[in-house]
Amino acid sequence: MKPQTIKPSIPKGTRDFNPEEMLRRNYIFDTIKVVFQKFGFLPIETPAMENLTTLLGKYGDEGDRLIFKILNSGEFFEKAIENNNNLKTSKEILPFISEKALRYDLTVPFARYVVMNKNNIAFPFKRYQIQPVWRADRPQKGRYREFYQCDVDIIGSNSLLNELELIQIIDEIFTKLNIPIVIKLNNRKILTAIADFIGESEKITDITVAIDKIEKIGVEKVIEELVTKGISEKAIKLLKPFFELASKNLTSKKLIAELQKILQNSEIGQEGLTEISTIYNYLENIDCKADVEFDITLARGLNYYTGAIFEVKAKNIEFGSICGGGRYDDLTGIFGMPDVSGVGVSFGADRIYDVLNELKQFPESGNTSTKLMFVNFGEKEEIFCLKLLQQIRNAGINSELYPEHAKMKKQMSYADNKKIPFVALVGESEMLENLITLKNMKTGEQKNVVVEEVIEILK
RNA sequence: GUGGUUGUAGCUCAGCUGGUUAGAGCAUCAGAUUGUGGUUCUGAGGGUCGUGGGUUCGAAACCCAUCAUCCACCCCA
Repeated sequence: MKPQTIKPSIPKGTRDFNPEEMLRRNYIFDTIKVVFQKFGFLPIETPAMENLTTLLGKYGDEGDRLIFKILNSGEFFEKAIENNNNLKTSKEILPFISEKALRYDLTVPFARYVVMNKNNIAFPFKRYQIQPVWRADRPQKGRYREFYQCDVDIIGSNSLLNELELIQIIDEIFTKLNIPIVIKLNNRKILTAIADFIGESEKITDITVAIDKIEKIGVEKVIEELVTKGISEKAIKLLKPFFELASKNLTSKKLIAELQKILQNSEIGQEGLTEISTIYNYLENIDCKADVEFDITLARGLNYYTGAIFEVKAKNIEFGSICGGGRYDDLTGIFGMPDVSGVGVSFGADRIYDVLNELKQFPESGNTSTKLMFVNFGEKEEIFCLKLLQQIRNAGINSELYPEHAKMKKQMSYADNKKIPFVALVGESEMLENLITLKNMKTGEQKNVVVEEVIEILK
């Protein structure tokens, strides 16, 4: 019988990363991590899977659909139909066959973590978390089914200084990564006020989702969409002044002033506007390179946001948002810990990678980590090299010895291929004189030196 | 979940309205060059043409199905 072979493949929307890609990814993660720590955030990790009940209902209907469910183990199917033989739809069967799921984001697991560990946490709690999340979405440009989020959140503090700090973190990270960005800022309270103002409080989600598209599809199409969602004509009429304000390109200050007039009778609206202007007042006292733009069309779909919302877009490039977040006043409430407010943002590492790639903004170096390779001339020589190699490694220089006594050409090609900048040749003559022939692979020049000099040159 | 695109060598692709042995570049390996890579020259290996069925004397090409892919919508990092 023929041994059966399977065509190797990986699931849709997932990727392998080769060493070159990993070095670049780590450059992103390291940059982000360093800034997080600089602002006093501490790392945590949570499991890849959560109880399904922890996740369901937190991301809206669409979100629920996109959660990867994990099948129960054992005879789950028999058990499920034993007691309920009238189960028909997958939605009905779901709770009987699945009770775990892959995490959809890092914020909800974080809320769960906070509640479970509330007695051991000193509030306000500043944590960061860099882990993959999974979404059963159709993959396309900039969209994967498995991708890394880098979350920073501060929970247990209502202060708007936290919002400011997040803006500073965003600014610093993208400055370090050399990506010009614009930070868009809005407040859910303002959106709520607008929905109230036009008399369609119930439809706030539909309204925000539609408004969010204004830049993409234009006012006309947005109105069309609102009509199909059942928003009254009267309401749409009332909504128009807001569209006009949005498309006028006013400065953030002016826009706040205009909205304060229109929404003067809305308590929640005034609250939101005060929050925005407080953040802008803070911003005047710090140095911020990114543009921070107040944009009333910014909505964000996740329905747990209650205050400030953020979104970051790279300039000069058509791409989805590379960072987003906001304030949530009651995410912990559902786990039995009410009235704890948190605010945070999430950096999409994979999208940042794609942006850096398209902008050709990855730093040159860091293609390889090896700085020096010893050519292997044979048994006697490789033993002789071991001591030198250890000495050089102990000096903190990444180095390796070619593990086979292969042809010179092969070994040199290996070094060249791996972009190793220096090669050490230690053969019979070098051994006699206790010298190393150090070759610079870029210039091709080579000289005879002692170990100490090698260390000095490569340091 | 809806609509469209593309599947040919490890990679990027060519292959005319169906015609005999399916090509190129890059990569790989070997040699020119036994202690010198990246340049050059010579040669070699590598393909069930995504899969299954159909039309035909004849299919990589046409038809149907299926799977995969990428893109757009929805939504989002």
